[in-house]
Amino acid sequence: MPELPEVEVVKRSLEKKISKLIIKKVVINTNKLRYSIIKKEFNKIINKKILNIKRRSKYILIELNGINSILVHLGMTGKFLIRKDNLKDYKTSFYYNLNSTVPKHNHIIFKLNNKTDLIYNDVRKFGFLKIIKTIDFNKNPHIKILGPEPLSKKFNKFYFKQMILNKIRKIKDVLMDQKIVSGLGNIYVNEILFWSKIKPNRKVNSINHTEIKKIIYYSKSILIKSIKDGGSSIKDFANSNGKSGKFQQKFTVYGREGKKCPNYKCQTLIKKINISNRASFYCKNCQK
DNA sequence: TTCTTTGTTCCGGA
DNA sequence: GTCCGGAACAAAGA
Repeated sequence: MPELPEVEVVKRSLEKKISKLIIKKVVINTNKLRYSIIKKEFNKIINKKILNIKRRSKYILIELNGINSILVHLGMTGKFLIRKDNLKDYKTSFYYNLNSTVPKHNHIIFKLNNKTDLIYNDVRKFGFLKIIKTIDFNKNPHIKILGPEPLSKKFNKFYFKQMILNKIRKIKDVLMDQKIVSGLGNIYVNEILFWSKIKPNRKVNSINHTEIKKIIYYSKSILIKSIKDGGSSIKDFANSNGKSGKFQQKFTVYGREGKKCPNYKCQTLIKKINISNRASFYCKNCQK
């Protein structure tokens, strides 16, 4: 599922693939994404040129000329595909690929002026696309509540210490709180806490200065590494199979319940617990 | 049929 | 008033 590194990779891919192109037509196959798709809104962006692509947290802004832009959140399973538009007609809600399987869930199709389609595909339909006024981006209700980007200088040990001062919440909840730091999801928080050697259910008032430094350090380094690894999947994106990058194979604890701790000196099995209705994975020997 | 998945919101209790 | 955490919600596949 797309977390910050994947969203950044998608953003960079879109930048390369669709900048300067013009949206000639929008085909709406379903209006039931996370928020209703309003046809009238999408008619406003016809014949508009794609100027550039921005990312804030896990949100993508496709900036157009004129007053409107497209705000996108990929949810759990949202992805963009790019296809030559000569495969099938648009009366069907899907394309047939070369293997004659039937890819489903191509919900919104932007027909571009270079004979390609930009397709928004989303199995779970938890993502959304919204037409917003470009000038209102920072005032948008989704955007204005976001804390600093984890990769920005604002997210540092002084800031984090301040944010957890006099708090008794669990460290995992705090790192997933988008108002405190924006863009860390369940997978990466599990990874960050493994490398920082901190149990996910530790209360933040027990986190010491050294541990804060580790959290900041690993937050940044893991994200940077993942973006780099994900970058190698840009080719996949261009080929439109929509697969995630190979960084997903490198998780140390996430989804590895019952398997051995990645620390080769440790034989402990990875434990799974629930914190705030989210799966948390950790090594009870390595993480204190 | 039930469970899982994520981000967000709502609400009760402390 | 504020904070915390549990529950609910969206959809679909296993």
